[in-house]
Amino acid sequence: MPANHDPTQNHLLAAIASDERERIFPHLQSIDLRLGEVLHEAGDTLSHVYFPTDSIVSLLYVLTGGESAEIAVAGDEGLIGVPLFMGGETTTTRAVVQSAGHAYRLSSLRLKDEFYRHGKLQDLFLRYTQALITQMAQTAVCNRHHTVDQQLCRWLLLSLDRLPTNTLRMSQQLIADMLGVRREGVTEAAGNLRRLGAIRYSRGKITVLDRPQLERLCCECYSVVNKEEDRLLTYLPPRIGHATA
Amino acid sequence: MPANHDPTQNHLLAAIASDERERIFPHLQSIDLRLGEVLHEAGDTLSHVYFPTDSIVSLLYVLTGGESAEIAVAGDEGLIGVPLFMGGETTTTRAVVQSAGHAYRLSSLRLKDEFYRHGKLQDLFLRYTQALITQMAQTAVCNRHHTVDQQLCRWLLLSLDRLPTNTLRMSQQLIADMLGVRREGVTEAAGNLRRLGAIRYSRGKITVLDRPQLERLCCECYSVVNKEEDRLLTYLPPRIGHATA
DNA sequence: TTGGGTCTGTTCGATAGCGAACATACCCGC
DNA sequence: GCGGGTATGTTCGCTATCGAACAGACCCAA
Repeated sequence: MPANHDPTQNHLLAAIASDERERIFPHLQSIDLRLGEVLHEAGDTLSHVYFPTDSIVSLLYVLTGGESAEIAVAGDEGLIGVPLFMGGETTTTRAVVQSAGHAYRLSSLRLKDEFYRHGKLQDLFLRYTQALITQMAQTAVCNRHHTVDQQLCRWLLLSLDRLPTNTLRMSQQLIADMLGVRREGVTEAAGNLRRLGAIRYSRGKITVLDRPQLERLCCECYSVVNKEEDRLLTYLPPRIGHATA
Repeated sequence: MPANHDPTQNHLLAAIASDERERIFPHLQSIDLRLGEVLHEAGDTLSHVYFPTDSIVSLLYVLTGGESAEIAVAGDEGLIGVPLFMGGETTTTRAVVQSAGHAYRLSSLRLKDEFYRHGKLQDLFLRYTQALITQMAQTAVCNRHHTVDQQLCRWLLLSLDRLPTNTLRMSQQLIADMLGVRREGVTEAAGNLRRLGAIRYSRGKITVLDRPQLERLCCECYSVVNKEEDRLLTYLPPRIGHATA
C-alpha cells in the first residue's frame, strides 16, 4: 500500500468539480505501474481508464512487421482510455508504461456513468482529448520531417515534463521503439547530446543536465504541443451553447 | 444554386435522429468548395463546422519552414471542425479543399447548441472523432515506416473512397504537399503505378484503373483505417452508462 | 499561332537512416 | 571474483529520399 499518493496529483482528477469527486474518488483504485507493463493491447476492450500521477504511459502503434512508433504520451496531465468515453471501446494502439510509477484507475462502467452526466468532467475530458489530438498531429509531421536528433530532444522534453525528477530510466532500445528508429540511431543522437553537455547517461539512466540547450536543439514540435496543452487544460472557461437539457 | 444536393449525402447528417434533423437542417448552409480553398487556417477560431458531400477536405499541418504533411482527410463520411465541440475552438492544423465539390455548413453556435443537448448527435460526433484519431495515428506510423509508393497508394484509396467517381483532379505537386514529400518522389511513384497499369494520369487528372492492384501494393494502413471507420460509424449501438440527467 | 504558365519527366550528387555484424563495458548474482 | 546478461559504441555497405537543375509536354488565352 503506497503512502503519500493522492488522486489530485493527476491534473485531470484535480480539476473536476467537488460533487464529481465525491462520486468518483471512492472508486479509484491505486496501482503501481511497472516499466514495460502493457495496460491494454491493440484491439482489447478497455476495462479501465488510467490516471497517471508520477508514471508515464505511451500509446504505441505496432505494425504487423514489428516496426513500431509512439503516437502520443500521457502522464500526470492526462489519462489513458480515451476510446472508452468516445464510444469506441477499443483502439488500434497499445498502451505501455514508459516510466514506472503510480496511477489511479477507474472501471469502465463508473467512468461512463460519470461521463454521461454531461458535467464538468465531460468538458474536461473532451478538452484533454483535443490536446491529445494535437500531440498526435505533431508526432505525424515530426516523423516526416525532423531528424532523429531533433526527435530525441522532443521526446526527452515531453517525458521530463511529466516527471518529478530530471532522470529517466529508459534504455536506448526502448527509446528507439518509441521513436520508431533503430537503436543505433538513438545511440548516435544521444552521443551527440552528451558531447554537447546536454545530457548524461549510462545503462538505462538518462539525466538531463542542460534543459535550455535541449530546447534550443529541439524542433518546434515540442513547444507547439506544450502551448496547446496549456491553452486547453489550464484555464477552463465556462462553455458556450445550450445550457439546459 | 446547385440542384440535386441533399444534406443526407453526408453520412453523419444522415445518421442523426429526426428531431435533431428538424432543428439542424433549416440552418444548414449549402456551399461549393473550390480546389485549394482554405476553410480555416491554423490558429483561426472556427466559425463553422463543414459536412462534405462530394468534396474532400484535408487537415494539413504546415511547419514554420514551409514543409507540410496531411494529418487526416474528411469526405462524405465525416466533418471538419472537431475542435469546435471538443472545446478547443481552434486547432494547429489548416483545413484545405483537396477535391472540389459540395458541402453543407453549420454555424459554431448552432452546432454547440445541439451538441450540448447530449443526444444522438453528440454520440455520433464523438465516435467520428475517435475514427479521426485512428486515422491520425495511422498517418503517423505510415510516415515513419512506409515508402512513398505505399503511401501514394494509401492516399489514392482514401481519396477514392470519398468520391463518386474514380478520377481525381489533383496535380502531383499537391499530392506531394499532402504526403510531405518532394514532387519528384510523387512523379516517380505515380510512374511506377502507371507502368503496372494501376492508374492513368495527365496534367492534374488521375484515373484509377485497377483498384484491387492498388490495394495489393498498399501498406496495411489503408485497411486498418477503413475497418475502424466502419466499426465506429456504421452500426451505432445504444450507449451504456448513465441514462438520466 | 504564338507564347506563357503549369505539369510532368529525368538526371545528378549528397545524405540520413537502415541492417547487420561485432566489440566493449557495465551490473548483478552466485 | 567470475560469468552471463544487458546496454552501449562503432563500423560498413546499401537504399530511399532529398535538393537542385533543367527539358519537354500540354493547355489555354491573347
